[in-house]
Order: sequence, then C-alpha cells, then structure tokens
Amino acid sequence: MKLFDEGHFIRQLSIDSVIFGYQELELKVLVSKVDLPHSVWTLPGGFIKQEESIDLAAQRILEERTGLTDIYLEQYRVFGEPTRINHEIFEGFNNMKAEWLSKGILDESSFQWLSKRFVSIGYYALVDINKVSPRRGMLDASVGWYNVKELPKMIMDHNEMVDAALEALRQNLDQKLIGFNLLPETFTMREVQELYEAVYDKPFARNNFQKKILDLNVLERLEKKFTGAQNKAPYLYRFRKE
Amino acid sequence: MKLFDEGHFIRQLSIDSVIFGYQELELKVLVSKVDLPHSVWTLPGGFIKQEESIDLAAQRILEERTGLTDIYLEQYRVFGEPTRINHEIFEGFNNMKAEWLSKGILDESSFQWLSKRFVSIGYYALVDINKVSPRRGMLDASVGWYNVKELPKMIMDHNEMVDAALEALRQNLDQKLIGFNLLPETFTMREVQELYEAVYDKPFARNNFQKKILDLNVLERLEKKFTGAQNKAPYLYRFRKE
DNA sequence: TCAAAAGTGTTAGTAGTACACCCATGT
DNA sequence: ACATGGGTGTACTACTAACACTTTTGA
Repeated sequence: MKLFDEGHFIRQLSIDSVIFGYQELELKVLVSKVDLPHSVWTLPGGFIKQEESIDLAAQRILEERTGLTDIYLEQYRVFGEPTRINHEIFEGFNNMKAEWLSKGILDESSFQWLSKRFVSIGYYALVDINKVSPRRGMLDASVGWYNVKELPKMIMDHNEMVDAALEALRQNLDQKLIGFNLLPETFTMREVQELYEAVYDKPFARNNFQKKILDLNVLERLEKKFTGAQNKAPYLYRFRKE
Repeated sequence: MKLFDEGHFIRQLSIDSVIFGYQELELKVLVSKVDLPHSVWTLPGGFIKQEESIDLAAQRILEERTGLTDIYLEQYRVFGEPTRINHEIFEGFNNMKAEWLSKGILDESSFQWLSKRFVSIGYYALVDINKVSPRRGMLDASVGWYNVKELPKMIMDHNEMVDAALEALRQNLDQKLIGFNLLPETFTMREVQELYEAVYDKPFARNNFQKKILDLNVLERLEKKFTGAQNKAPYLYRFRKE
C-alpha cells in the first residue's frame, strides 16, 4: 500500500497538532502510542495534500483523530531544525519493514518518504473533551489524554512542541477569549476559573476573577444550576459568539 | 545552470521575509523588482537547504539581500493556500524560457521546480536602514525601500504578508523591546517616539512616552546632542543589551 | 529677549488587587 | 441554625492619560 503518495502530498512538510482538552481540573493533551514493536509516543500529525490549504489539512487531521469538525485551531510556530528526522519511528519501521512490505502495509517508496528530514507546522487545537471520541491513526496502537504536566517522553521535539503550544495558548487565552472552546456549552463561573487555573498553573482570586470575566461582556447568564449541594446555586453561563 | 537544485533544497517550501527599516519618519519595507520582461514586485525570499534549519535559511537569505549578519529576525506565520502558485513569475519565466535555456541561465528542472504550489514561512526582520546596502537577488532588476503605507502591488499574497508582519510587529514592539533594532546605535528620545508613531501610525504624548520608555530600564543616557537648533539639546541614548 | 523643543512634575482617571460581607442552599 | 460555597461591594494600589510648568539652546 502506498501510504504516503508522493504525488498527493507535499514532501518533507508535516503538520503536528497539540490538541488540548480540559477535564477534572486538568489541562490535557491527546497523544498517540505507536508500537514498532517497542512503544513510542507522538503528537497527532499528518501531511498536506497538493491541492489543500495548510489550515484545511490541519482540520482534516484533527477530524480524523477526534471526529469533530469546527474545531478551534491556531497555527503557532514552525519547527524546522535539520535534525528533525524521525529516527524513532523510522528505525521502528525498518524493524517491521520486511513484514510490512510482504503484507503490503507499506511500500518501498513510503519508507523513502519517511526517511527524510521534515519541517513541521505546529497547530494547537482546543476541544470540548466530552465531545471527542479519540480515534487511532493508521499506525497507532492507542490514543489517550495525558495531563499536560505529566506527558510521556515523545519522539523528536514533540515535547518541546507542547511547551511552545502551551506558551502560545497562555498568550492568547485572555486576548482572544478562546478558553470557552475547552468547556461544554454551559458552565459555571467556578468552572471557568478552574480552567484558567489549570492553564496558567496558578490560583486566581474568586471575586476578582468573576468581575474580570463578566466585564468582558461575552457571557450570557442562564438559569441557576442546582446540584443538590448545600450552598447557593451558581448560575450557568453560555459563551456569546459574534 | 541548475538554479534550484532539487537535491539541495526542500521542494515546495519557501521563506519570504518582510525586512523593515526606518528612515525619515517612515517605516519602510525592502522590495525587489523583477523584469520578466514586464515588471513584478516581490518580497525577498528563498529556499531551505536540506541540511539547514529554517532560521538559518532565513538569516542566509537576509544576509544575501542586506549584507548584514546578526539581524533581528522573527518567524510570524506560515502562508499555505493551495493557490500559492507563482503565476506572475512563472509565466514571465516562460516568456524567457527559450532564451534562458539557450544561455544556460536556467535549466528545465528549475522551471519544473518553480511551477509547483509553495508553502511559505513568513519572517520579518528589523534592520538599521543606514547599515544596509541592498543587494539584488539573482533575478532582480532592482531592490528598494518602500513606505509600508505605499507599497507597490506585489505578486501572490506578498502584500498580505506585509500586513500580517506589521500586525505581528505591533504586537511585539512593546513586549519584546525590539524597536531599537530599527534605530542607529545612539538616538534621541524624540527619534524613538517618532519610530513608534510610524509603526503604530498614531501619535503618542511626548512626556508620557518618555516616562514609559525610561521606566523600561533598558536605555542608558549618554551625552547631549547639540544640533545647532535653538532649543534645549536632547540627550542621546543607547540600548542596553544583556 | 524670544521661540522652539526638551525635561520634569502634578493631578485625575482607570484598572487591578485585597479584603469584607451578605445570600442562597440543603442538612 | 449552620456550614458551604456563590455573588457582590468597598477600599487600596498601581498604572496610564492629561495637563502644566520650567529649562536649555541659539538667533
């Protein structure tokens, strides 16, 4: 099988995505595990079709992994060291080469394709983790959410990619009001605050945080949310788009 | 002549640079003119060698055009629409094809190479315009500085690239204290202010501006500058690096 | 002595931070 | 009634914006 068709994709150029989700007070990142046969961890990635814009390529790759369309997505940096050759994956592939060639999983040209140095465009995505049912990539053994503070050692510079993406996210969270992409449709003010605390890894003062967020004038207040707890019921809010 | 060697460079990937300079109260951009034989205008650009990092490639391209090493350089966005095919240049090349092939200026594979869609990594650079002696690229008829507000219509999305670069520059000027790269070694406070006014295209209050810049604690005050004008002589300042 | 522009100071307004208080909720 | 957590108000601080005044320079 021609997994990577030279005619269809741009050579030596890839997209790698840091997909952020939020759950149980933790900021999480979607990471794939590939068995070759020893395990390596990677960010979801892919390649750019000849007739496809890079933004659409990133969307397509995201949809393949999350099942979601309409994902918040931002290009944040290009990683282009000449040492970006995927030794871990490629050597793993070489172990399986004879088997995969005979089984027709990969053909010779695909091995050639993957042996080169790659320039990778980094995107980060923000998703409502509850809406995602992670799907394995073609070669993945599994995919899973990892706390951004406890990521496995990934291939190449993928850990550095997450660091840079988190940095970019922190820069933009306040200015572009994108944090709500990580939350469900409706949420309480406490949940917003806990999200911010997870992203910035530091506490915020409750009352001032509420004032700051409400002063943004981007939330509409809905009905109260009665949880059964013996305290005042918090309001639900919804992000007002336009 | 093999102008674009497929073995040496990464295919379908380019770098385009917005080189900012500052002179006579105007923010300027370095633009090349190419005669094919009708004239088209382009940003300085180039390609990435197989064994070269993208940052070094950008530096090399900048050095080729400005003669300067040690330029402030920042990667700000990737432009990756599938329509980024260089029709203007390529059709111009086709006009000259027979002549150039016979003269050995370009070979057939170079035409092939240039006919593809390109993904371009956008960098912007800040230079002391007095230190630059612009050099023509291999195919350029001329290079010159243009006021950022009065740029010629350039090929493809190059005008949009400048807009995005200016946007990024405005974002970073304050935070990263990079504006001094556009000024000579020493300068007066008025010159800093005029630079800021050129970049943001709006006036600043003189006294508050001075206070703000001095409070950054990045300038050292030198001797006064006597210009012969019948007014108080302003101090010279120097940017303190460390 | 005067105009021009540089330097500095003073006040008002605004945004952010810290602290305090009251209110709704279910046991 | 009471603990718990939610909502709001007030005072303090820091930063910015607006205005005013003084100083230096050379004609």
